[in-house]
Amino acid sequence: MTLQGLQPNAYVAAKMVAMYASHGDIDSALFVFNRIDGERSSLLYNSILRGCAKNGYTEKTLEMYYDMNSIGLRPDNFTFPFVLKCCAELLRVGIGKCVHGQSLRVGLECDLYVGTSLIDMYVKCGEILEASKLFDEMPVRDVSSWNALIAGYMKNGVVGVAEDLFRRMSTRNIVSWTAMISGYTQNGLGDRAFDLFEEMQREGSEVKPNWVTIMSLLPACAHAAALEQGRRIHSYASWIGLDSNSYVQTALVSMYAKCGSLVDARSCFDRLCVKDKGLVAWNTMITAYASHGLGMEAVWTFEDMIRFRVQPDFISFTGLLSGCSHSGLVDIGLKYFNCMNSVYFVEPRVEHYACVVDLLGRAGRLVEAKELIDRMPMQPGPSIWGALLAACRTYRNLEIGEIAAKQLFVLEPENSGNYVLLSNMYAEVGRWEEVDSLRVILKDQGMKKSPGCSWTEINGKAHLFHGGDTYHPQAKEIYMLLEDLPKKIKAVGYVPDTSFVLHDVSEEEKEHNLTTHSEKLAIAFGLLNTYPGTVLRVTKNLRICIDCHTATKYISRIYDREIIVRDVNRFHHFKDGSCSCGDYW
DNA sequence: TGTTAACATT
Repeated sequence: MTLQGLQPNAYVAAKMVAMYASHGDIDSALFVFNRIDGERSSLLYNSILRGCAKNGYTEKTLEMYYDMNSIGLRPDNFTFPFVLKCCAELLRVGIGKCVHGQSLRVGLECDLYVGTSLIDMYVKCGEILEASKLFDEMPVRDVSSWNALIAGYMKNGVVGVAEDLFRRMSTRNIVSWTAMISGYTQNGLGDRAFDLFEEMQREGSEVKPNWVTIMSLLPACAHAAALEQGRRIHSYASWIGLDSNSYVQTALVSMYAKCGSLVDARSCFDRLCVKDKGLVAWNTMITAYASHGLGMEAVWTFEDMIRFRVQPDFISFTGLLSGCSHSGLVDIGLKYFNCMNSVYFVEPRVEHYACVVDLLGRAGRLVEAKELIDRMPMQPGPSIWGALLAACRTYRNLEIGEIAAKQLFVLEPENSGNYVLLSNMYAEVGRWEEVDSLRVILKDQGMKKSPGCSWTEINGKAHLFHGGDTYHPQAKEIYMLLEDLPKKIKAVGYVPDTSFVLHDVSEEEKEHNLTTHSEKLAIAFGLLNTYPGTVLRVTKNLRICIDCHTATKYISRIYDREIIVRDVNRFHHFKDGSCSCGDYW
């Protein structure tokens, strides 16, 4: 239907605006709205506000709200929730407070919907105290009001108060449970999220988990690298009929990739039908390959995405370029970087420069990397200098390394890792005075290396290890295995690399330090507790150290095991004495 | 003649 020349009467116009707005066709709704002659009712404004607010036209919503006020129309109980939602989305608490004032003037502050929307607005703008005060003063509350406040406390990290509210509420619906579960996940309390999920199912009431509930649990699986747990959630999701939910399937791709199973990630990706394979799904798959060091697969996936006519964004390029850098695909990475703007219309951001610095740095092209930094159109941040410093450490280039380190000391003085790196570099060339002065800085500022820890999941239960700890019930067996290990792997060519140990101790002691690194403890535990041939999956909170990397290659050979280690940056697949990263990470 | 709460990709 063409709208040209149409001069609708008020009633027809209102119908049309409502129809277009409810279908998300805001441009047509606005077109009709703007052509209306004569008076516009609150109803009409409410329809258009609803459409704008629901479809992401947040600024427009506020604009229409001003319009409405300027022509003397009174906003009503339907108006405020739409407007407040937009204030929350834009984090414009100042405007939100004006709207709040307006609602007081028209005597609607006691309205249930307005009150709940106000709570939500304050919560999302970080003013939890204001939200809590409103909640206490509300004459009528419903389950949504409680839910808004609970989510608010969770978002602000006040888990205890959220729990208290949750236990005190008389009726809980699925949103209440999901708010708690996702709150736990967001606050790094994955275990409690799973416990609550189970409790919810035990209650066996009419509360049924939905796709949002599943989406709140999957990041907890991914974070803990809990593959078994993730599979359980996946089959549960299938059971409740979510196989065709593209959001859930995409989140599953990400979860499987982060839990180390690319095969499962890919099969979830392949199950998505063409129309559901949106930007997010493609980005997730590209990033998955990149983090596993499969640079060529990342490139192919990117090319598939282009063939399917999906427009890439800056995340696609972050994935693509980091994939190239993790695999040493220097020329391919540079090719994409150089044409991302001209061919794909994506402006390079600082994270893309960081990838390319990393790309050049890992290939030992340090001078080029430094030149690129000098030519950057934006301020180089810690990610840029950090990539350069790490490359200088690998290629033992003290001259450029000092430049990078000095920048980092200014940009992130609290990050002890930078001092340690530079100190290691000085130590290597015997410049002990500099080593000492850096050590003094570290001590004076009370900085500690964040303690390394690794964990592995056996039969659905996670086992956590810190370097050198003996708390695990099987510690004795683990240490017995590790005691023998150096001999065994030295026989097939292993040479301990102690150059990353900062402490001023004897070589023998350094070697012992190495044998009790957390990742080795976790691997030993895995070897002891799984059948021969089982794939071991270990997650580490820091980067895997070079000696553990070397040792794990030998372990994979002599024990004939595939070992997948997720470190803070990427995945390493060890098999038959070599690693998927090609020693390039 | 319609309104509120929980949500994934770097």
